[in-house]
Amino acid sequence: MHATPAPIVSIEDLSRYVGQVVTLRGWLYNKTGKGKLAFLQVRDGTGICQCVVFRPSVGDEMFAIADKLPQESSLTVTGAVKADARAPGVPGGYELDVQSLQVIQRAEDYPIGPKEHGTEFLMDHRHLWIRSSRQWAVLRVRATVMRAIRAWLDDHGFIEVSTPILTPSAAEGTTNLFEVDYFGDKAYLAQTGQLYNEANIFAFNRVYCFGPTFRAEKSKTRRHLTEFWMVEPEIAFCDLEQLLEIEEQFVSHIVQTCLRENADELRVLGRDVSRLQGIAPPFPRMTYDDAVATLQDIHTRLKAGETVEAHGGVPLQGIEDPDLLKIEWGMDFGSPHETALTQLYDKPVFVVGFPSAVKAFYMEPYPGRPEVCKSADLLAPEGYGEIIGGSERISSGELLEQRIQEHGLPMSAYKWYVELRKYGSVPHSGFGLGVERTVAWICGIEHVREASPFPRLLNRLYP
RNA sequence: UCCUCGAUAGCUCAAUGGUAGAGCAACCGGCUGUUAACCGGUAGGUUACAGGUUCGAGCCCUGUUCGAGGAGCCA
Repeated sequence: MHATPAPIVSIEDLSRYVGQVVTLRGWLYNKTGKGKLAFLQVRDGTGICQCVVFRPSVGDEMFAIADKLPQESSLTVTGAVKADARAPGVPGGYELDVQSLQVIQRAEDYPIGPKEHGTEFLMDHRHLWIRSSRQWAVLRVRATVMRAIRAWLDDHGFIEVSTPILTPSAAEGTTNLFEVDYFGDKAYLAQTGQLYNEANIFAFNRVYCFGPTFRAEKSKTRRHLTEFWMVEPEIAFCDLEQLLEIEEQFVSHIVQTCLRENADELRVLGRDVSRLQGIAPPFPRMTYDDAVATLQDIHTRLKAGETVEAHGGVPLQGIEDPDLLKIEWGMDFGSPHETALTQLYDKPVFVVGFPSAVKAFYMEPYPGRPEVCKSADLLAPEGYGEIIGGSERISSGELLEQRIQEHGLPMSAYKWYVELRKYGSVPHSGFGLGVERTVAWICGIEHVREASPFPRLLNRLYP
């Protein structure tokens, strides 16, 4: 009679198999040992489990194999699941009392050790770095964010309608677009799906597009990628006030879903989840006018050598040079301005009503105050910057044509877009949320490059 | 494009202008509860590249390349 083979299980499910003999398939993440004991940390993609190899239990030969196995070797390991508070791992608390193990491939000279490494080295080895527990955790959170985005929109009457990535020349400056050859013509990688979204709402009402967007900007900061993912909902019969309510519900749902489903990942990242638990509607709203006045006040006080208190009474952080906060009405915010403003609140903050001159041509002006438009940026807390840009769109065909002319844009390229206002125009609004910045904020990581599996940056196209 | 900083062992970093070193990783040995284990040992170098100053340069000077952080840019 043959013994029943041990079931192959995932590390995330180990708690259901305490006392049973199971098989894990995975890779050796790290190991340590003490004489006749070898502690193998095995990861299988769903978690990390400590597998304890005891020489008298497995015999000298198998023990020697386990004891000499290099990091990232692939293996299957069979043993009894034991609950033990000492067991490290993700989720941890359970370990395997090894009865046998089989090496699938010995990995020689794995370059990423359990020590510190520099950014360039890690980015050159991004294809391997994603195996490390912190990167693994971030990308698991990213997957949750993307799932939460779709789930909330799908549950609130939106349908996903894809917009093109290859687009004709449309905007005035093509310097920030990636140009591609399109059978002898020039085409550009999309930096937004919004204009197409506006066509789609007249067919489907609430829509969203969700995919990669491309910006050929020579930005070298912790907040910029040249390829990033953006979700852009667009809503018919919706004004700016209604839009902000949708945005705060949407963002809160994303954050709360991550807290609920990624507690282990956020623990691996050492994230202070108390900074996220209170993320719920309503978010504070601040007009652009007030924001400028606030920034001018902060600038004056910092120049006078005063300490400016941020939320929670702690001093304002990260302002190297107070003069970077200089601003006058009419100027767009730079990142130092956003950094200062967001520290005043413990939630994301809306800045509403930017000058029309610094925003896109299609934003609806305020009645009686045409120099200001119905636009709102949502700035994430803790200095993570703008995660949403949104606005109510111009619904009048005449005004839209006027704006296109004022911006020196080619009317022919926008013929179809203006035509949308001819056949049943309605008030409508929409916004775009950047996935990587949102993930970086939720995870509490320094740089958006870690929020993308294979990030593309100014000087980074490999691997 | 601009500003600041950096490049030394596979990795992370030290080294008054005077013999290039440590920790980790690798390899050998020891240990029955390790958590980035610990202890002992071995091996590991065109100091990014090119030129210059000097009796002598990892160190000082000039240029180049690459990288990091920030600014600008980011309808």
